[in-house]
Amino acid sequence: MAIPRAAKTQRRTRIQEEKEEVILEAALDVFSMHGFKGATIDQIAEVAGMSKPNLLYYFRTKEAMHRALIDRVLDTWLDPLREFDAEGNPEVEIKSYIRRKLEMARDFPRESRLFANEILRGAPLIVEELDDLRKLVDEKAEVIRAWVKAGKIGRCDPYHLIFSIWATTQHYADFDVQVKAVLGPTRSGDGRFEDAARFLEQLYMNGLQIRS
Amino acid sequence: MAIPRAAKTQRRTRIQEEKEEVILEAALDVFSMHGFKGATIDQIAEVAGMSKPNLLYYFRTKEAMHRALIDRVLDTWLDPLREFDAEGNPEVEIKSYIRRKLEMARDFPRESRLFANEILRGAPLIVEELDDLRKLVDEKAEVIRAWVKAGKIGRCDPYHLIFSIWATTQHYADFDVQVKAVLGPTRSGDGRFEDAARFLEQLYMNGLQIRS
DNA sequence: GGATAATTTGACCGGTTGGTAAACATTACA
DNA sequence: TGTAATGTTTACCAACCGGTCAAATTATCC
Repeated sequence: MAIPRAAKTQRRTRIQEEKEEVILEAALDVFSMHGFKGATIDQIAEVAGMSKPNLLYYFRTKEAMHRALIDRVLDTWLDPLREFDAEGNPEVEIKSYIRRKLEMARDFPRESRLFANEILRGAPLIVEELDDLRKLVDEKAEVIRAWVKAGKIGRCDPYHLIFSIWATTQHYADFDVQVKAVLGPTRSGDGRFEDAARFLEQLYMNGLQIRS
Repeated sequence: MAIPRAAKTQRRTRIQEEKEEVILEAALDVFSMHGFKGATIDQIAEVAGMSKPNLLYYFRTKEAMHRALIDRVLDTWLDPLREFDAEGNPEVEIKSYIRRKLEMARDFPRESRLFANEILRGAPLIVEELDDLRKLVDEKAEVIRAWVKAGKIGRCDPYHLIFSIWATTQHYADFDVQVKAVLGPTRSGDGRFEDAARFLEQLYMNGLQIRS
């Protein structure tokens, strides 16, 4: 009897929902740590607590797993930027953007590393998504430019402003080991995110000449 | 006839010097792009223009190549921070630190990515080096703290200041594809490093309340 | 030029890895 | 409850990959 692949069926079973969830969770663990090529299906299977062929019943190839993960992650990854509101005032908007990005670095470091891995590799399979990203950033850059023109913040290049916020916040997820190694066991507890938030808010408020 | 491994001989031949150079150059290409596990000896051999056993004549294992690369890169990678001078004044020191780090991101992006790959993977084989790093950063953090106490720069956490400079500058090497994708082909020429430098200098001068 | 050491390569090996085949087990549903 | 669809596993394969071996080639030095 021909066995219909889970991926092909139109309706998704309860079991499919559950197992795909478990698999993606395990895959996130392994992919974010070892990168695409470094990760093995066996590893993912072990973390997921099921056999390798069983994984391949839900995702036909290793690449399909990776793709599914990337799609899911990218979607939520840009949410903080989407919320960046033109109507709001710069102080609140920028502060809360930094906060949200730092929270994501703290709460979803694996997602951040998965993304970083992908970009490091030259982003072979997210070219279209990068195009969406460009449009979104263009849009938000306009907002920032408007703030500059209105004299609400100092003159600055909006693109490099956004880059710098991405870099400084994601740094705490992607370079976690380095940060911990430098801060030492004493200062690298959960408090380091508070310290980072305080520093960055101050840096950007003064740096962009935003009066609080 | 027992063939002495190149790595074992005390004296290094002219050929050894040359070939090891060619190999490390190729290895940097491949490792920085695909990560340690993603890179294959065959790939490196092809880029280096020699046969796989020939590579393994100079470096006994893939890991030996990687180790040699890391050692070489790490040494020069921290030079800009070492030059950070306590005697100098904050404006000059911080500005030129940013400049140097940006230049390295521009001129040695592969080295930056190699390092990023290593950290992302949990820095399995540079634990000792991370300890040296910590000492160096501790030292420089003292310098910054002294500047703060002397009222030369605004109050701030010196560690997170250093992290933020690392993050913002290395971002242009590690996330190059993303930066290019966002800026588009028009604005992503060589000029983007000048734009970045201008933005960052302004951000840090104002952000740290350094009067120019 | 010849002996010796250094260098290079084609053929090969064992282990790993992505993926498959097919039998077996379980669930959904009439 | 029976049965067809769905889910799971064991055994396996072919390709790949890190590394070895021995033979061939080239450089070095007297």
